[in-house]
Amino acid sequence: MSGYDLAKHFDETIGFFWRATRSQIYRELSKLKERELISAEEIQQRGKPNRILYSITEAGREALLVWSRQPTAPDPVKDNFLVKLYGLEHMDIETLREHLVQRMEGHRDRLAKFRDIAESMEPTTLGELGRLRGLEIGLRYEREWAEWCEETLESLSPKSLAAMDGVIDFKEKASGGSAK
Amino acid sequence: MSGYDLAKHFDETIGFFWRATRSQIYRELSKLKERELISAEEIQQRGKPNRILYSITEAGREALLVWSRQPTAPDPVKDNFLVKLYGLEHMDIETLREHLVQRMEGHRDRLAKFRDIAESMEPTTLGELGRLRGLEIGLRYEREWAEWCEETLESLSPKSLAAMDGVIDFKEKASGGSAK
DNA sequence: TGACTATATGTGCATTTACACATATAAATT
DNA sequence: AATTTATATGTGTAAATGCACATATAGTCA
Repeated sequence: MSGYDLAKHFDETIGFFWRATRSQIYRELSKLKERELISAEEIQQRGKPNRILYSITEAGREALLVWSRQPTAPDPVKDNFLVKLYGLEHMDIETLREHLVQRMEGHRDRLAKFRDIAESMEPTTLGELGRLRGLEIGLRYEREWAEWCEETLESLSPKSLAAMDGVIDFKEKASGGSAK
Repeated sequence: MSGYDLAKHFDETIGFFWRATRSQIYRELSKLKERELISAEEIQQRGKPNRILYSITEAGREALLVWSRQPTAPDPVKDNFLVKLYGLEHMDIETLREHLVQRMEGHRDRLAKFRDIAESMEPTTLGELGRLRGLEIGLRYEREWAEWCEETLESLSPKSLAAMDGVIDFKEKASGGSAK
């Protein structure tokens, strides 16, 4: 593929678990070329810059295999939203509830999308099997987040919070009202 | 807290969803101080460098509240392991199975740990409620990954793979044996 | 007609983050 | 007695990553 094609491919498929911008992809391709893990073929075009088609080399294939034998630590989760929860007493609860609703909807949308794709898959090769397994963890991820958002919204509902000690809801805080 | 304390705190508690090294924390503290979102107090010590105790300022508290009103996009997942699955036909399946077992064990350990902590919590304040909700998503995350590893191991078992078209298992590949 | 989108490459710059190193001492462990 | 761990601060440097910009043309849509 060309760098341009790769960028599109990232957005459409593996974007669920790996992102890359165009600038990054072009730079990576240069580096891989230099290390001779990929080869390049320039294709003449008019009106636009020439396409540069990259292919994996024998050395590249070998490097892939070697890499696959290296253990991979799970990337640490990094989530702003959880940081907000950690300091919940200093946050604007009202707004957080709105964000939770939006997030829940996003997760539900992606969940539905993943379910559709997964159901249409009938793997017959190793590659297809792997991609289905990848989709499956994405599906689980979205499902759990969506459910968690729902539960958390319930926990942060005015009704639930009313039962909690020393809680001053946002509206009272902002208006300077006399809260117990 | 001091930078040193913060680093320990990160490792012990919020490390589940946010990591930071010491060098990073010290640099961030300098920046926050410059923006007057935190204040510093130096405490004399002998034998070791003086401790620098940081406290949040009124401006810092305000900044937190403003930040909590900003929407936060879920950080994109980035996982080497899923990349390996995506290109499963080019990987060393044998090794991948071993890694899956190790990963499954890691997730199960953390799941048990999170369950213990969650069960001992009885939130009575907003802050505690938020931290319990954070733990809850961590718990779901570990549970799903552990289950997924188990399922995936089953999918990649020699028995399952035998039913698949055009699959040459690693041992045959490495020994150059005549596999159809 | 004018603006936007798609095609296709890339550079420049800033931020985030990690790893290694520098410094100094006391206590705990082997 | 020697080594490691804990305490406590930081710098230097590199890699990964994202955003904005530069360049050039053809087609699409309002």
